[in-house]
Amino acid sequence: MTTIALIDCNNYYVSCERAFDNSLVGVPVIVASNNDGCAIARSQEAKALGVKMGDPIHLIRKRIDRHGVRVLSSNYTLYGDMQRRVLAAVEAFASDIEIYSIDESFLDLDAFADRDLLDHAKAMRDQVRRWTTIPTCVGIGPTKTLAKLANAVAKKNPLFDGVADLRDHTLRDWVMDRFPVADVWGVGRATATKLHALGITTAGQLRDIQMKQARGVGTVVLERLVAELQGVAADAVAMIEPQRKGMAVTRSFGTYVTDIDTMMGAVTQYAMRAGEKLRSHGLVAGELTVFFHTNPHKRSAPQHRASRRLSLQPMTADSLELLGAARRGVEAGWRDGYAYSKAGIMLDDLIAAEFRPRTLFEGDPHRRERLMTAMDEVNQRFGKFTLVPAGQGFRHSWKARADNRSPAWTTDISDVPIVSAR
DNA sequence: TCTGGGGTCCTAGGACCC
DNA sequence: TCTGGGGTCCTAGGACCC
Repeated sequence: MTTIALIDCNNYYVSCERAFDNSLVGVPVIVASNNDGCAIARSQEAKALGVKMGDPIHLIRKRIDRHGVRVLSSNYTLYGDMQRRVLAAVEAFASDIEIYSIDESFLDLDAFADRDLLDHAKAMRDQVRRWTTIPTCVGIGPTKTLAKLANAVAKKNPLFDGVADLRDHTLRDWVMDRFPVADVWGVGRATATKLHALGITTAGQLRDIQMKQARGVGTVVLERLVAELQGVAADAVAMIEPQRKGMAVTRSFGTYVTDIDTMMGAVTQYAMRAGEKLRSHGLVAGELTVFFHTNPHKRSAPQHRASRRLSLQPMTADSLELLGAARRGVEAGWRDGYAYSKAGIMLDDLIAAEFRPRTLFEGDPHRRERLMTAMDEVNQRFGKFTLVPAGQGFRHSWKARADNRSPAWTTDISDVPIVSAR
Protein backbone atom coordinates (compact mmCIF):
# COMPACT_ATOMS: atom_id res chain seq x y z
CA MET A 1 0.00 0.00 0.00
CA THR A 2 1.31 3.42 -0.82
CA THR A 3 1.26 6.17 1.73
CA ILE A 4 0.54 9.66 0.55
CA ALA A 5 0.38 12.87 2.53
CA LEU A 6 -1.02 16.22 1.58
CA ILE A 7 0.45 19.23 3.33
CA ASP A 8 -1.46 22.43 2.91
CA CYS A 9 -0.85 25.91 4.29
CA ASN A 10 -3.67 27.44 6.29
CA ASN A 11 -5.16 30.64 4.88
CA TYR A 12 -1.97 30.83 2.85
CA TYR A 13 -1.94 34.38 1.46
CA VAL A 14 -3.06 35.81 4.79
CA SER A 15 -0.42 33.76 6.61
CA CYS A 16 2.27 35.11 4.26
CA GLU A 17 1.19 38.67 4.97
CA ARG A 18 1.14 38.02 8.71
CA ALA A 19 4.69 36.70 8.59
CA PHE A 20 5.90 40.26 8.04
CA ASP A 21 3.20 42.39 9.62
CA ASN A 22 2.34 41.65 13.21
CA SER A 23 -0.58 44.05 13.24
CA LEU A 24 -2.46 41.55 11.06
CA VAL A 25 -2.33 38.83 13.69
CA GLY A 26 -5.55 38.19 15.60
CA VAL A 27 -7.70 40.50 13.47
CA PRO A 28 -9.89 39.68 10.46
CA VAL A 29 -7.86 39.90 7.25
CA ILE A 30 -8.83 39.49 3.60
CA VAL A 31 -6.47 39.26 0.66
CA ALA A 32 -8.17 40.55 -2.47
CA SER A 33 -7.82 39.31 -6.03
CA ASN A 34 -6.29 41.38 -8.77
CA ASN A 35 -7.93 44.77 -9.15
CA ASP A 36 -8.95 44.47 -5.48
CA GLY A 37 -12.06 42.71 -6.81
CA CYS A 38 -12.87 39.59 -4.78
CA ALA A 39 -11.85 38.00 -1.51
CA ILE A 40 -9.47 35.16 -2.38
CA ALA A 41 -8.00 34.47 1.04
CA ARG A 42 -9.49 35.00 4.48
CA SER A 43 -8.15 34.67 7.97
CA GLN A 44 -10.13 32.56 10.46
CA GLU A 45 -11.56 35.76 11.91
CA ALA A 46 -12.77 36.88 8.46
CA LYS A 47 -14.28 33.46 7.78
CA ALA A 48 -16.09 33.70 11.11
CA LEU A 49 -17.64 36.97 9.90
CA GLY A 50 -19.14 35.04 7.00
CA VAL A 51 -16.80 36.30 4.28
CA LYS A 52 -16.86 33.68 1.53
CA MET A 53 -14.25 32.74 -1.03
CA GLY A 54 -14.84 34.91 -4.09
CA ASP A 55 -17.09 37.46 -2.41
CA PRO A 56 -16.89 40.77 -4.32
CA ILE A 57 -15.25 43.30 -2.00
CA HIS A 58 -17.66 46.09 -2.92
CA LEU A 59 -20.64 43.94 -1.91
CA ILE A 60 -19.28 43.26 1.58
CA ARG A 61 -17.97 46.78 2.15
CA LYS A 62 -20.33 47.44 5.06
CA ARG A 63 -19.24 44.35 6.95
CA ILE A 64 -15.61 45.24 6.30
CA ASP A 65 -16.03 48.70 7.73
CA ARG A 66 -18.17 47.61 10.67
CA HIS A 67 -15.71 44.97 11.84
CA GLY A 68 -12.50 46.71 10.86
CA VAL A 69 -11.50 43.95 8.45
CA ARG A 70 -8.07 44.58 6.94
CA VAL A 71 -8.17 44.25 3.15
CA LEU A 72 -4.86 43.69 1.38
CA SER A 73 -4.10 43.67 -2.34
CA SER A 74 -2.51 40.43 -3.47
CA ASN A 75 1.28 40.23 -3.54
CA TYR A 76 2.16 37.19 -5.62
CA THR A 77 5.87 37.87 -5.56
CA LEU A 78 5.79 37.40 -1.80
CA TYR A 79 3.58 34.28 -1.92
CA GLY A 80 5.75 32.68 -4.58
CA ASP A 81 8.92 33.27 -2.59
CA MET A 82 7.35 31.98 0.64
CA GLN A 83 6.35 28.80 -1.21
CA ARG A 84 10.01 28.18 -1.98
CA ARG A 85 10.80 28.45 1.74
CA VAL A 86 7.96 26.14 2.76
CA LEU A 87 9.15 23.50 0.29
CA ALA A 88 12.69 23.77 1.61
CA ALA A 89 11.39 22.97 5.09
CA VAL A 90 9.30 20.02 3.87
CA GLU A 91 11.98 18.47 1.69
CA ALA A 92 13.63 16.26 4.31
CA PHE A 93 10.33 14.70 5.33
CA ALA A 94 9.38 13.00 2.05
CA SER A 95 11.06 10.94 -0.65
CA ASP A 96 9.03 12.60 -3.43
CA ILE A 97 7.21 15.91 -3.53
CA GLU A 98 4.60 16.88 -6.09
CA ILE A 99 3.80 20.56 -5.96
CA TYR A 100 0.07 20.72 -6.48
CA SER A 101 -0.53 24.43 -6.05
CA ILE A 102 1.06 27.47 -4.46
CA ASP A 103 0.07 26.25 -0.99
CA GLU A 104 -0.30 22.47 -1.28
CA SER A 105 2.00 19.55 -2.01
CA PHE A 106 1.54 15.80 -2.16
CA LEU A 107 4.27 13.82 -0.44
CA ASP A 108 5.32 10.23 -0.99
CA LEU A 109 5.77 8.82 2.52
CA ASP A 110 6.37 5.18 1.59
CA ALA A 111 9.90 5.30 2.89
CA PHE A 112 8.66 6.52 6.28
CA ALA A 113 5.62 4.27 6.63
CA ASP A 114 7.17 2.19 9.43
CA ARG A 115 7.47 5.23 11.66
CA ASP A 116 4.80 6.93 13.68
CA LEU A 117 3.48 9.15 10.92
CA LEU A 118 1.60 11.41 13.30
CA ASP A 119 4.93 12.32 14.92
CA HIS A 120 6.57 12.60 11.52
CA ALA A 121 3.90 14.98 10.28
CA LYS A 122 4.02 16.98 13.46
CA ALA A 123 7.78 17.42 13.14
CA MET A 124 7.29 18.57 9.56
CA ARG A 125 4.68 21.15 10.55
CA ASP A 126 6.97 22.44 13.30
CA GLN A 127 9.81 22.81 10.83
CA VAL A 128 7.66 24.79 8.38
CA ARG A 129 6.40 26.95 11.20
CA ARG A 130 9.91 27.65 12.49
CA TRP A 131 11.32 28.54 9.09
CA THR A 132 8.39 30.53 7.73
CA THR A 133 5.85 31.11 10.57
CA ILE A 134 3.21 29.56 8.30
CA PRO A 135 0.71 27.16 9.90
CA THR A 136 -0.11 23.98 7.99
CA CYS A 137 -2.31 20.90 8.15
CA VAL A 138 -1.42 17.39 7.03
CA GLY A 139 -3.64 14.58 5.76
CA ILE A 140 -2.41 11.02 5.25
CA GLY A 141 -4.02 8.22 3.23
CA PRO A 142 -3.43 5.50 0.65
CA THR A 143 -4.54 7.67 -2.30
CA LYS A 144 -4.38 11.35 -3.19
CA THR A 145 -8.13 11.75 -2.84
CA LEU A 146 -8.08 10.21 0.64
CA ALA A 147 -5.06 12.32 1.63
CA LYS A 148 -7.02 15.38 0.51
CA LEU A 149 -10.00 14.24 2.51
CA ALA A 150 -7.81 13.59 5.54
CA ASN A 151 -6.36 17.05 5.18
CA ALA A 152 -9.82 18.60 5.11
CA VAL A 153 -10.85 16.93 8.37
CA ALA A 154 -7.49 17.74 9.96
CA LYS A 155 -8.25 21.36 9.24
CA LYS A 156 -11.92 21.31 10.19
CA ASN A 157 -12.07 19.04 13.21
CA PRO A 158 -10.02 20.25 16.21
CA LEU A 159 -9.97 16.66 17.45
CA PHE A 160 -7.20 15.93 14.96
CA ASP A 161 -4.96 18.79 16.01
CA GLY A 162 -3.82 19.49 12.45
CA VAL A 163 -2.85 15.96 11.37
CA ALA A 164 -5.22 13.18 10.26
CA ASP A 165 -4.02 9.72 9.28
CA LEU A 166 -6.77 7.79 7.52
CA ARG A 167 -4.84 4.66 6.67
CA ASP A 168 -6.76 2.82 9.36
CA HIS A 169 -10.13 1.58 8.04
CA THR A 170 -12.17 2.08 11.18
CA LEU A 171 -11.25 5.73 11.50
CA ARG A 172 -11.54 6.25 7.75
CA ASP A 173 -15.07 4.87 7.61
CA TRP A 174 -16.12 6.90 10.61
CA VAL A 175 -14.84 10.08 8.94
CA MET A 176 -16.24 9.32 5.50
CA ASP A 177 -19.73 8.64 6.81
CA ARG A 178 -19.76 12.19 8.15
CA PHE A 179 -17.98 13.92 5.29
CA PRO A 180 -20.25 15.89 2.90
CA VAL A 181 -19.98 14.54 -0.62
CA ALA A 182 -19.91 18.08 -2.01
CA ASP A 183 -16.62 18.67 -0.16
CA VAL A 184 -14.84 15.71 -1.76
CA TRP A 185 -11.95 16.78 -4.01
CA GLY A 186 -13.22 16.60 -7.59
CA VAL A 187 -16.91 16.87 -6.76
CA GLY A 188 -18.06 20.28 -7.90
CA ARG A 189 -21.46 21.91 -7.87
CA ALA A 190 -22.87 20.13 -10.90
CA THR A 191 -21.85 16.66 -9.73
CA ALA A 192 -22.96 17.32 -6.16
CA THR A 193 -26.45 18.23 -7.37
CA LYS A 194 -26.71 15.01 -9.38
CA LEU A 195 -25.46 12.94 -6.44
CA HIS A 196 -27.87 14.58 -4.01
CA ALA A 197 -30.73 13.72 -6.35
CA LEU A 198 -29.66 10.09 -6.04
CA GLY A 199 -29.66 10.33 -2.27
CA ILE A 200 -25.86 10.35 -2.02
CA THR A 201 -24.80 12.94 0.51
CA THR A 202 -21.63 11.58 2.14
CA ALA A 203 -18.20 10.50 0.96
CA GLY A 204 -18.94 7.06 2.37
CA GLN A 205 -22.02 6.68 0.18
CA LEU A 206 -20.11 7.82 -2.89
CA ARG A 207 -17.38 5.25 -2.16
CA ASP A 208 -20.03 2.53 -2.18
CA ILE A 209 -21.83 3.26 -5.46
CA GLN A 210 -21.53 0.98 -8.47
CA MET A 211 -18.77 1.87 -10.92
CA LYS A 212 -21.26 1.85 -13.77
CA GLN A 213 -23.42 4.35 -11.99
CA ALA A 214 -20.40 6.54 -11.24
CA ARG A 215 -19.56 6.64 -14.92
CA GLY A 216 -23.13 7.49 -15.81
CA VAL A 217 -23.20 10.43 -13.41
CA GLY A 218 -19.75 11.86 -13.99
CA THR A 219 -17.88 10.01 -16.75
CA VAL A 220 -14.51 8.36 -16.18
CA VAL A 221 -13.53 11.23 -13.93
CA LEU A 222 -16.03 10.23 -11.26
CA GLU A 223 -15.25 6.57 -11.81
CA ARG A 224 -11.60 7.22 -10.96
CA LEU A 225 -12.63 9.30 -7.99
CA VAL A 226 -14.72 6.45 -6.57
CA ALA A 227 -11.77 4.07 -6.99
CA GLU A 228 -9.57 6.51 -5.08
CA LEU A 229 -12.15 6.72 -2.29
CA GLN A 230 -12.02 2.92 -2.09
CA GLY A 231 -8.28 3.14 -1.58
CA VAL A 232 -7.26 2.15 -5.11
CA ALA A 233 -4.82 4.74 -6.41
CA ALA A 234 -5.72 6.15 -9.82
CA ASP A 235 -3.05 8.82 -9.63
CA ALA A 236 0.46 8.62 -8.20
CA VAL A 237 2.69 11.26 -6.67
CA ALA A 238 4.67 12.54 -9.65
CA MET A 239 7.86 14.53 -9.28
CA ILE A 240 8.34 15.29 -12.95
CA GLU A 241 6.71 18.48 -14.00
CA PRO A 242 4.26 17.71 -16.80
CA GLN A 243 4.67 19.52 -20.09
CA ARG A 244 2.29 22.42 -19.93
CA LYS A 245 -0.34 22.81 -22.61
CA GLY A 246 -1.04 26.49 -22.59
CA MET A 247 -0.42 29.69 -20.72
CA ALA A 248 -2.24 32.94 -20.34
CA VAL A 249 -1.79 36.56 -19.33
CA THR A 250 -5.14 38.18 -18.66
CA ARG A 251 -6.15 41.18 -16.57
CA SER A 252 -9.21 43.18 -15.69
CA PHE A 253 -8.80 46.91 -16.16
CA GLY A 254 -8.92 49.42 -13.32
CA THR A 255 -10.97 51.73 -15.54
CA TYR A 256 -12.91 50.98 -18.71
CA VAL A 257 -11.06 51.09 -21.99
CA THR A 258 -12.99 52.76 -24.80
CA ASP A 259 -10.41 53.50 -27.49
CA ILE A 260 -8.24 51.17 -29.51
CA ASP A 261 -4.95 52.90 -28.73
CA THR A 262 -5.37 52.34 -25.02
CA MET A 263 -6.37 48.74 -25.68
CA MET A 264 -3.23 48.30 -27.78
CA GLY A 265 -1.19 49.66 -24.86
CA ALA A 266 -2.61 47.08 -22.48
CA VAL A 267 -2.31 44.21 -24.95
CA THR A 268 1.27 45.23 -25.69
CA GLN A 269 2.13 44.84 -22.03
CA TYR A 270 0.42 41.43 -21.88
CA ALA A 271 2.23 40.24 -25.01
CA MET A 272 5.59 41.26 -23.58
CA ARG A 273 4.80 39.47 -20.32
CA ALA A 274 3.59 36.38 -22.22
CA GLY A 275 6.85 36.24 -24.17
CA GLU A 276 8.86 36.56 -20.98
CA LYS A 277 6.86 33.74 -19.43
CA LEU A 278 7.40 31.49 -22.46
CA ARG A 279 11.13 32.11 -22.46
CA SER A 280 11.45 31.53 -18.73
CA HIS A 281 10.03 28.04 -19.29
CA GLY A 282 12.13 27.42 -22.40
CA LEU A 283 9.03 27.06 -24.58
CA VAL A 284 7.73 28.32 -27.89
CA ALA A 285 4.07 28.71 -28.89
CA GLY A 286 2.31 27.87 -32.11
CA GLU A 287 -0.90 29.70 -31.47
CA LEU A 288 -1.96 32.97 -29.88
CA THR A 289 -5.44 34.04 -28.87
CA VAL A 290 -6.19 37.62 -27.95
CA PHE A 291 -9.52 38.51 -26.40
CA PHE A 292 -11.27 41.45 -24.79
CA HIS A 293 -14.76 42.00 -23.50
CA THR A 294 -17.11 44.38 -21.75
CA ASN A 295 -18.15 43.98 -18.12
CA PRO A 296 -20.52 41.00 -18.05
CA HIS A 297 -21.81 41.96 -14.58
CA LYS A 298 -23.04 45.29 -15.83
CA ARG A 299 -26.16 44.14 -17.60
CA SER A 300 -27.38 47.63 -18.46
CA ALA A 301 -24.34 48.37 -20.61
CA PRO A 302 -24.08 47.20 -24.23
CA GLN A 303 -22.09 43.97 -24.33
CA HIS A 304 -19.41 42.85 -26.74
CA ARG A 305 -16.79 40.14 -26.59
CA ALA A 306 -14.11 39.57 -29.17
CA SER A 307 -11.63 36.74 -29.48
CA ARG A 308 -9.17 36.17 -32.32
CA ARG A 309 -6.92 33.21 -32.75
CA LEU A 310 -3.75 33.58 -34.74
CA SER A 311 -1.28 30.96 -35.76
CA LEU A 312 2.39 31.66 -35.08
CA GLN A 313 4.60 30.46 -37.87
CA PRO A 314 7.33 29.77 -37.19
CA MET A 315 6.56 28.84 -33.60
CA THR A 316 8.09 31.48 -31.39
CA ALA A 317 8.80 32.93 -27.96
CA ASP A 318 9.72 36.31 -29.41
CA SER A 319 7.74 39.00 -27.65
CA LEU A 320 7.70 41.23 -30.69
CA GLU A 321 6.28 38.42 -32.84
CA LEU A 322 3.60 37.78 -30.23
CA LEU A 323 2.92 41.47 -30.11
CA GLY A 324 2.48 41.67 -33.88
CA ALA A 325 -0.04 38.83 -33.83
CA ALA A 326 -1.88 40.28 -30.86
CA ARG A 327 -2.17 43.69 -32.50
CA ARG A 328 -3.60 42.14 -35.66
CA GLY A 329 -6.13 40.33 -33.50
CA VAL A 330 -7.18 43.47 -31.69
CA GLU A 331 -7.57 45.36 -34.97
CA ALA A 332 -9.71 42.56 -36.38
CA GLY A 333 -11.98 42.32 -33.36
CA TRP A 334 -12.24 45.94 -32.30
CA ARG A 335 -15.56 47.76 -32.27
CA ASP A 336 -16.00 51.36 -31.26
CA GLY A 337 -18.61 52.37 -28.75
CA TYR A 338 -18.06 49.81 -26.03
CA ALA A 339 -16.53 50.05 -22.57
CA TYR A 340 -14.13 47.11 -22.27
CA SER A 341 -13.32 45.77 -18.82
CA LYS A 342 -10.84 43.00 -19.48
CA ALA A 343 -8.38 41.69 -22.05
CA GLY A 344 -5.92 38.89 -22.29
CA ILE A 345 -3.56 36.78 -24.33
CA MET A 346 -3.49 33.01 -24.36
CA LEU A 347 -0.74 30.88 -25.85
CA ASP A 348 -1.31 27.32 -26.98
CA ASP A 349 0.41 24.54 -28.86
CA LEU A 350 3.50 24.83 -26.66
CA ILE A 351 6.66 22.81 -27.12
CA ALA A 352 10.19 22.99 -25.77
CA ALA A 353 12.17 25.54 -27.76
CA GLU A 354 14.83 22.97 -28.67
CA PHE A 355 12.23 20.87 -30.49
CA ARG A 356 10.88 23.80 -32.44
CA PRO A 357 10.30 22.83 -36.05
CA ARG A 358 12.38 24.93 -38.43
CA THR A 359 10.76 26.53 -41.40
CA LEU A 360 12.35 26.91 -44.79
CA PHE A 361 12.54 30.67 -45.08
CA GLU A 362 13.23 31.91 -41.62
CA GLY A 363 16.19 34.20 -41.32
CA ASP A 364 18.78 34.22 -38.57
CA PRO A 365 16.80 33.63 -35.40
CA HIS A 366 19.79 34.21 -33.15
CA ARG A 367 19.82 37.97 -33.45
CA ARG A 368 16.28 38.17 -32.14
CA GLU A 369 16.99 35.63 -29.45
CA ARG A 370 19.86 37.77 -28.26
CA LEU A 371 17.58 40.80 -28.25
CA MET A 372 15.02 38.94 -26.13
CA THR A 373 17.68 37.71 -23.74
CA ALA A 374 18.98 41.24 -23.38
CA MET A 375 15.48 42.54 -22.74
CA ASP A 376 14.82 39.91 -20.09
CA GLU A 377 18.11 40.72 -18.38
CA VAL A 378 17.49 44.45 -18.35
CA ASN A 379 13.98 44.02 -17.00
CA GLN A 380 15.09 41.55 -14.40
CA ARG A 381 17.91 43.73 -13.22
CA PHE A 382 16.29 47.15 -13.35
CA GLY A 383 12.70 46.18 -12.69
CA LYS A 384 9.68 45.12 -14.67
CA PHE A 385 8.91 47.22 -17.74
CA THR A 386 12.19 49.14 -17.76
CA LEU A 387 12.56 48.24 -21.41
CA VAL A 388 9.29 48.24 -23.30
CA PRO A 389 8.13 48.76 -26.87
CA ALA A 390 6.88 52.29 -27.50
CA GLY A 391 3.38 51.00 -28.21
CA GLN A 392 2.93 50.11 -24.57
CA GLY A 393 2.78 53.81 -23.76
CA PHE A 394 3.65 55.41 -20.48
CA ARG A 395 0.26 56.37 -19.07
CA HIS A 396 -1.63 53.33 -17.91
CA SER A 397 -5.00 54.61 -16.82
CA TRP A 398 -6.34 51.08 -17.29
CA LYS A 399 -3.97 49.51 -14.81
CA ALA A 400 -5.58 47.32 -12.18
CA ARG A 401 -6.17 48.79 -8.77
CA ALA A 402 -3.97 47.56 -5.94
CA ASP A 403 -4.56 50.08 -3.19
CA ASN A 404 -3.01 48.18 -0.36
CA ARG A 405 -0.18 45.97 -1.53
CA SER A 406 2.44 44.88 0.99
CA PRO A 407 6.14 45.45 0.22
CA ALA A 408 8.30 42.82 -1.51
CA TRP A 409 9.67 41.82 1.89
CA THR A 410 11.80 38.96 0.65
CA THR A 411 12.59 39.68 -2.98
CA ASP A 412 13.56 43.36 -3.23
CA ILE A 413 16.57 44.56 -1.25
CA SER A 414 15.00 47.97 -0.67
CA ASP A 415 11.96 46.32 0.95
CA VAL A 416 13.74 43.89 3.23
CA PRO A 417 12.55 44.59 6.77
CA ILE A 418 15.11 46.10 9.11
CA VAL A 419 15.51 44.65 12.55
CA SER A 420 17.17 47.03 14.95
CA ALA A 421 18.76 45.73 18.08
CA ARG A 422 18.36 48.27 20.73
C1' DT B 1 -18.00 53.26 -8.98
C1' DC B 2 -16.38 48.68 -7.65
C1' DT B 3 -17.30 41.08 -9.37
C1' DG B 4 -9.57 37.50 -10.36
C1' DG B 5 -6.26 34.85 -12.89
C1' DG B 6 -4.47 30.67 -14.31
C1' DG B 7 -4.67 26.00 -15.13
C1' DT B 8 -6.33 20.67 -16.40
C1' DC B 9 -9.16 17.03 -18.33
C1' DC B 10 -13.11 15.08 -20.76
C1' DT B 11 -16.96 14.73 -24.14
C1' DA B 12 -19.93 15.70 -27.99
C1' DG B 13 -20.27 16.87 -32.44
C1' DG B 14 -18.68 18.53 -36.96
C1' DA B 15 -15.49 17.99 -40.89
C1' DC B 16 -13.27 14.99 -43.47
C1' DC B 17 -11.60 10.51 -45.24
C1' DC B 18 -12.01 5.80 -47.43
C1' DT C 1 -40.76 4.27 -45.70
C1' DC C 2 -36.21 3.39 -46.53
C1' DT C 3 -30.85 6.66 -46.69
C1' DG C 4 -23.52 2.45 -44.80
C1' DG C 5 -19.87 1.95 -41.57
C1' DG C 6 -15.94 2.93 -39.92
C1' DG C 7 -12.10 5.85 -38.78
C1' DT C 8 -9.35 10.46 -37.29
C1' DC C 9 -8.78 15.08 -36.04
C1' DC C 10 -10.23 19.32 -34.29
C1' DT C 11 -12.96 22.54 -31.57
C1' DA C 12 -16.12 24.35 -28.28
C1' DG C 13 -17.81 24.01 -24.03
C1' DG C 14 -18.50 22.00 -19.48
C1' DA C 15 -16.66 20.77 -15.09
C1' DC C 16 -13.37 21.11 -11.86
C1' DC C 17 -9.27 22.88 -9.22
C1' DC C 18 -6.53 26.56 -6.39
